[in-house]
Amino acid sequence: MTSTPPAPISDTRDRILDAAERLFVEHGFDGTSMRMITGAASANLAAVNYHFGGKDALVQEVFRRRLTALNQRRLATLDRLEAEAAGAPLKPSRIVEAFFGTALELAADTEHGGRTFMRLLARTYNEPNAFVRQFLAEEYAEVMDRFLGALFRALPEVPRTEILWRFHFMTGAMAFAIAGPGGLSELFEAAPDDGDPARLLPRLMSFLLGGLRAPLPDGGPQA
Amino acid sequence: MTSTPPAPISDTRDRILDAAERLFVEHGFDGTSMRMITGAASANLAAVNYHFGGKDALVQEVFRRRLTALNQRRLATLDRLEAEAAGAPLKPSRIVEAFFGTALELAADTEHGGRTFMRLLARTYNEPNAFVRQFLAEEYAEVMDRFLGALFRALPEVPRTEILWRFHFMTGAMAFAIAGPGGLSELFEAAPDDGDPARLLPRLMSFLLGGLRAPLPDGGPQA
DNA sequence: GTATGATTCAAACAAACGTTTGAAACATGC
DNA sequence: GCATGTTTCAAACGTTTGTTTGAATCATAC
Repeated sequence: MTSTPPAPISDTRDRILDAAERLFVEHGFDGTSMRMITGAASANLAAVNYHFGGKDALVQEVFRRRLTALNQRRLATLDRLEAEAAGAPLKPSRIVEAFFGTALELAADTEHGGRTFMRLLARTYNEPNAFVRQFLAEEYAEVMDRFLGALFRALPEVPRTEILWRFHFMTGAMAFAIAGPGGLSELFEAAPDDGDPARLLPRLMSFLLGGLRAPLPDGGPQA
Repeated sequence: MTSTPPAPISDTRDRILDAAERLFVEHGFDGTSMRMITGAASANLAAVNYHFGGKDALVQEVFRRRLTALNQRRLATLDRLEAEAAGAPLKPSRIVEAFFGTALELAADTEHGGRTFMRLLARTYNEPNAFVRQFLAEEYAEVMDRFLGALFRALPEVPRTEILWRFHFMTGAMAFAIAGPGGLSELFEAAPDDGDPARLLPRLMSFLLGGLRAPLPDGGPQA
């Protein structure tokens, strides 16, 4: 690990991934052609098929290279919290922060494309494309289990169904906030510090926790 | 309701709209071809161009025919609330209910395609497609002005920027909840009453209000 | 019945799509 | 020098895309 670049064998691969990431945010998967990607990456049209095997595989790799790291960071944070708690149940706010805060940190990184990727990821949550959803589901499975389990233990008096729903709501709020400027936020008159993802974290966090702690709805027509 | 068909002048138009609506939810705009649409609608391929002028115009019409009605219902509800209040500021919960409750009502209608449409609309909030966003922005402009203005008056002590953000968050939570099953919710182990939009309303509403009422975040690095 | 306008239809259009091909260019080890 | 394996390249592949065309069919009114 002393000298990093013994093997910049071919950066074509990375140029393609970066270009694809950016174009996918702008035009969607189906709206982005291989010619657009290879053109923006200054690569030959056949390069995508050579390096990745095809368009679908490229899409997966665009997610995999960043999503795996993000989810590992989330799990590591949760591990640390649980170790510190030494068996005691965690504070819900800590769990929420570990999950959503980590994502927002990545979204705040404008230097290395983290922001671009998180916008793509947020939009993809609602992507109809079947194989993308399948891939995301697998990629998220372990993280979901861990964090939901932690929330269940942290809020033993709250029905699990309600926790599931509220986690769902929280995810939506975050996704929408991150997809943010460029999304439907054009509807809202631009806030003064609109594009600043740093200020987003405390704002989103207090909203999420407020929602999570809200009184449970009436059972309605009790089943 | 004795005899339904006094004027089926041409139902091809409506069959196309219904088919397009359903297919757009399933495959997205770019992922849905005219041949898929006309095929599902049992219409000729040229019918879309004849009745609407083109694919883009069809997309707009799919939204227009239902979105206009939805937003008028929202405005009417707000009008009624403000008339009843007779000048006094409205309760924030009422405003939120008027906006999001109306949407959820439509999403609960599985008979006339309201649910399908709301899933489409929710997904489209994050649609990259430029002209669709432009169209939505225009369609929402008045409603946004009215509801945000009402919230500003209802919460005069809260900075408008915060209200804007929280409205943003609320919209995301709702959109995600409605796009719901079939979205990334595959990640969550299915809740017992997952697909039931009727129970969604109280759940979402208490979450939204909890988030709206949450204590404001610290000013952070005060600007 | 016949004329008029609206709607449907099969067929074709050029353009763009993802993918494949086989040769050229490159690097690396001997 | 040659040999080997990797990467790039221009060109073409067969499909599918949205749209257009001109004739056929339908409905309605006179």
